[in-house]
Amino acid sequence: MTTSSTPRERLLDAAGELFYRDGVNIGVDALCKAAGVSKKSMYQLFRSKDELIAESLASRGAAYQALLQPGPEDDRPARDRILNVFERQDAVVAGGNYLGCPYVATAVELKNPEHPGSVVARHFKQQLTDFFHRELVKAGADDPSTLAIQLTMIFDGAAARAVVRAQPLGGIGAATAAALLDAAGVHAGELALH
Amino acid sequence: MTTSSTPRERLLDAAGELFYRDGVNIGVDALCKAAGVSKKSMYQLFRSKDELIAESLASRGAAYQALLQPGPEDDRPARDRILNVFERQDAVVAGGNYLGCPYVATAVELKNPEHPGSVVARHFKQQLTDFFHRELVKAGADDPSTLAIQLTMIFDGAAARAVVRAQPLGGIGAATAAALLDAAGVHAGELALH
DNA sequence: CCGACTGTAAACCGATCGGTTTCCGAAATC
DNA sequence: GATTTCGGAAACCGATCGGTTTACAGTCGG
Repeated sequence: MTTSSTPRERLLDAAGELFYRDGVNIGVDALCKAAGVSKKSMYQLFRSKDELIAESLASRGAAYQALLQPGPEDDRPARDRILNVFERQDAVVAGGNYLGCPYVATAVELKNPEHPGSVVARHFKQQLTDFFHRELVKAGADDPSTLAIQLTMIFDGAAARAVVRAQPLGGIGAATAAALLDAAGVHAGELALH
Repeated sequence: MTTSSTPRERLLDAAGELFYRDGVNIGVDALCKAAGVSKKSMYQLFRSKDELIAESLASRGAAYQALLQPGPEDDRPARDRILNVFERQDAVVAGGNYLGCPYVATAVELKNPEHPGSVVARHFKQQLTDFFHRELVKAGADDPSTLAIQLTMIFDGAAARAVVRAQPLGGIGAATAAALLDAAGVHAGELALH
């Protein structure tokens, strides 16, 4: 099915997709079959299934970030850049087959916060919070640290809602984020106060 | 281990605990062993493991509700009753061994929104939103429907954060809910405008 | 042409999966 | 006291689990 170049890439691709679609309990056999890689190769490329879980999560970090966060070429105001994350999330959910934020879903399934996959999830969730924080600082927010955490919570809350309801979000995430930003004084049309 | 009266109750208790602690992929053998019930009995009390998942979730609904939502004997203002949910969540997380909202976690693990367990999860998540909605109507909020959904999202976002970070929440949920309520005009010390 | 290396296919390991079945002791019914 | 019902213990089913091993095909540099 997957036909990238190296066995390692094929494995990481298949793992990223199947661990998300079927959960981390999917078998190594099915995984290797989907990747077109023998189990022997898998186990000399990765120490264990647990390590593959973590590495596949990490390998998707950049793509997932690019999917949700506006790049530096987007020169809209910080507030718009923040709200854009929720609009993108909305679009991903509306695109169908949404099964939650891969990082949160994996952490929830693994149960063990010390599992290498949980560590990676924690790291990449922090990156979203960091993005919010940078933008909030640009916007001159009073308490960017708290606000960044709150925005991340709204993001994950929206993701949870999408999973539980199995329906599009209808802009509720962006609306909630906007309300919170308004309450914090990060208003529309407001430029950073340099 | 569990020593309630009937095999059915023992099964539902053990299932509620083990499905939460270890995930829905825990084996039926381990489940029955923990409940002190034979598999034969289990399979004549429940059609399948999937049905047991759903029924165990549903059987814990009332207790979970009582754990998080203030009862009718609590005559504080609606705003306080709403914020109290987040304070209780905070306490549950701080109590340790928190693995997320059982309904969201189960829905995330099941992947399939038509699974009987997912249907139950959807139903009980709606009950929390309904609680918020009732209180918001009492408080005279302008748009109780939207606000109730937003509060539920904050709740689930806080739960996700607790799982991913594996740390206490430190009041961030209640603070976010309070900010949102303030922004919506549901202020502290404000009584319902009858 | 040879050996070293890479990678797949597949057998194999003990354990466990969801689910069914058999057996048998304890208790309740008549 | 005989019988029926309940329910636990455990064997059993084919399938799959994570992980290891053997065997073999292709592809290099020498």
